[in-house]
Amino acid sequence: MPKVTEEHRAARRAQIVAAARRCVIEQGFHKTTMAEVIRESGLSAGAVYGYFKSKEQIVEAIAEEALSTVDELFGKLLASEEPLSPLAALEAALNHVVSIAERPGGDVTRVAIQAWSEALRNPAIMTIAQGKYAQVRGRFEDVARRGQADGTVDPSVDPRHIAQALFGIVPGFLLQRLIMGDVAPGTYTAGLRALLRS
Amino acid sequence: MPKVTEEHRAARRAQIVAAARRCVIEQGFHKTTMAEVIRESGLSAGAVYGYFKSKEQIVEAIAEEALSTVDELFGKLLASEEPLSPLAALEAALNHVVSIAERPGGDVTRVAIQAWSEALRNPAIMTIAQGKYAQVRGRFEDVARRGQADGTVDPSVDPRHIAQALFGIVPGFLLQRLIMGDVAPGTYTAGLRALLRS
Amino acid sequence: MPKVTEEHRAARRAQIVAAARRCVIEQGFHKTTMAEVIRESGLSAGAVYGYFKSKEQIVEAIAEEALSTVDELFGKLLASEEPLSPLAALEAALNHVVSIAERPGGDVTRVAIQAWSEALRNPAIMTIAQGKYAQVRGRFEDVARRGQADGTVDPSVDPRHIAQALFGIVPGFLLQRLIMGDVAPGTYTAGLRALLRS
Amino acid sequence: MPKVTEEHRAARRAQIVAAARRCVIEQGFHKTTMAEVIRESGLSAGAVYGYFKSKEQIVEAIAEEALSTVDELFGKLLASEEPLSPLAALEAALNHVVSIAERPGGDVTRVAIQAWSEALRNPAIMTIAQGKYAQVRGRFEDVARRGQADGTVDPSVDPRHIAQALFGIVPGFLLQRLIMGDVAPGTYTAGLRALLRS
DNA sequence: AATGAATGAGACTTCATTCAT
DNA sequence: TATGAATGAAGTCTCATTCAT
Repeated sequence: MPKVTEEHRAARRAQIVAAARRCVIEQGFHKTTMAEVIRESGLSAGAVYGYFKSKEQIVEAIAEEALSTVDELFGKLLASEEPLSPLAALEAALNHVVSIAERPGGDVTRVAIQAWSEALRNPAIMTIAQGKYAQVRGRFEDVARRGQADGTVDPSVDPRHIAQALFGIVPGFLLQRLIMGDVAPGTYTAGLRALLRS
Repeated sequence: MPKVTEEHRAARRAQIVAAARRCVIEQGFHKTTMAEVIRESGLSAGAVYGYFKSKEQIVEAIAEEALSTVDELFGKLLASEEPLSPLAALEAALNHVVSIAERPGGDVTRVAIQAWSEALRNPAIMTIAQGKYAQVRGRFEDVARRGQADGTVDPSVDPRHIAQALFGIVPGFLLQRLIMGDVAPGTYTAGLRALLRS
Repeated sequence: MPKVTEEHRAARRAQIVAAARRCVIEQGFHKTTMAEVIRESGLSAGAVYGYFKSKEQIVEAIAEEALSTVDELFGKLLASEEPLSPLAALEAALNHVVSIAERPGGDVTRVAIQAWSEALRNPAIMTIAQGKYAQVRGRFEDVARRGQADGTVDPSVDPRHIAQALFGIVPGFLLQRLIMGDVAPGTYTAGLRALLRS
Repeated sequence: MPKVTEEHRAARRAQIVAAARRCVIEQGFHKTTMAEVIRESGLSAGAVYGYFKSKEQIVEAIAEEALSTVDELFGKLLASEEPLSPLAALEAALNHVVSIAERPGGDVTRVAIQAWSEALRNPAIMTIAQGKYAQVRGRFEDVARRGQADGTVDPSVDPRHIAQALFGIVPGFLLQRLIMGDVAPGTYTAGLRALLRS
């Protein structure tokens, strides 16, 4: 008995989150009203509040969803057993950004930016962001360590710092993509590589 | 019409902007209420509205202020006539981020993040961001070109792409500084350099 | 969507309009505050704004209501098939003014005066007034034409001008009733008739 | 010494009233702000408040000015010693309405309408209106009496009622002129006369 | 369980008036 | 006496949330 109900609940939640995501992508967390989410979801106010206790919970769900898109990245990357150079991992990450941005359902990277600023005043989102980003950086650290083992990366540098640098390239790409609209993974990494050729 | 007025007006505006900045750093653009800005500024509601037509104008003023901190960077850098390598310019930029973050009056980098997400739905802020970032990237492009002339940077790569990559490293640093709290300019650029050794 | 809703909505609107009318009769459109209308209506602010988008819409509803009292006049008059002389129609109109002024719910003629002055700067109310008054004058024109056919009215005069004159006697009655407080339909028409006896 | 000052004061008051009248004609008493009156008058806030204690006093001055235009009417009429029939007096009154409406400085009849509705809630304006209108009706009463003496007016009717009727024709003309925009003194009185032919 | 009308605290803004200069 | 920046009470309206049906 609970199985059906359980799926039903999950489907309803997804429906609400999808509606809210569409609103947030266009208007941001704060300009999105519950009335809009309710209308967009096709449910009633009471129903929505049956699945989420408050607007804040919906916001957190959306923020988590957006920040969780990084989870998928290394799932794909580490599936192949080939050796993965740091710059290859980075390029994969940038391609991943473009790929999720172009998914149907709306550009989730716009939500990610919102989550960054929201994290500054919402501890729940801050915690989610820290967890997700610690995890991705951990993956990049693995990649860096492998590169150091291979001899392709300077072994004298703390791999955690290499991971910070690698991970830190992604937000700037994402941001320029949304604000300037003129970046692409291939040329971006090319520009980066040009710097390193000394 | 007295002479006082011009300076006085500027001082009052600064007073209001400073009050609003303090509020926005703590609570974000949307959770900051005019009542708080008014109280924090020490003025009356009417006085504040005498200097800014609406809350939105104050928000824009603060966003512009935060986005304009990039202006100071190359002013300093280009003052010295020494050749400036791209990575040196980048390191200067990261140091600049830390320096403005630690200024009295509050960490303006927290406002910059807000400005990013606000730009997505506020055309005025979008325009400011685009203008400022186009300008900084132009400076980084000059640096890249100089490097190419020096032979320290791969001349076959479009300097605009190099500028994108250079500029794009800064937001990730700023973000990690605020969210993870564990990055520093020196180790960050070290991590980056480590990627290049082959 | 329940059946209740439609009637319920109408009843609520009427409740709000009645509350607002009471306020406007005492204080005028502009001195009436939404807080008073809300309190007087017994509803909450949100409820009131659920039925009317703005104070201006409430004002327009009240103005329309007041200007629409003329609608009832000829409904009654023309029901009877007796020939209706212009002066009889006028006397009926004046009696109608007194009758609506004394209705429970407040003297709507006070609202009508407000509507006149409001029409000068509110195009919506101007349009309503023009429509209503054009209609009443049309009725008076019919009466004038009948009189001309009967031979009781000078046939050489444009019936539209006769209608203007007939209709134009009413505002002055209404105004004197409210400002001077010393007019009555019977003596008023007697005074008028005395002029015409030459 | 006081003479110059006295004239100066009067000139200043006139300047303020003229400015306020322009505003009120366009926007009505309540939508006219003191800031607008101040700007339009070319004086400073402090100066304006040196001549009028409050906005309400300015409103009253303008209302009085508008209601006082009736004073001029019988000044002219009674200057000529010719016998003045009631309908001739009326036609003179309607012409007077048109004449003051077309004066430079703005259509004061628009202010008169405002004064009517304002009188309903402002005792000061009510008193002014009652005084002025009692006076005009007194003049019309004189005319009626003369007519009765001449035998041109039915002597069995109370001349006060004749005066009410005569005076009461003017507001409807003024109103139709402003709202419908299609009346003229000549055709209006023609329409009125047509009613009398039996 | 679902509905959606109702709630009411609180947001932003205006504007008549004052008073230090 | 004149100025006009400053005041702050009060106005209109929104919107997250609840609860009777």
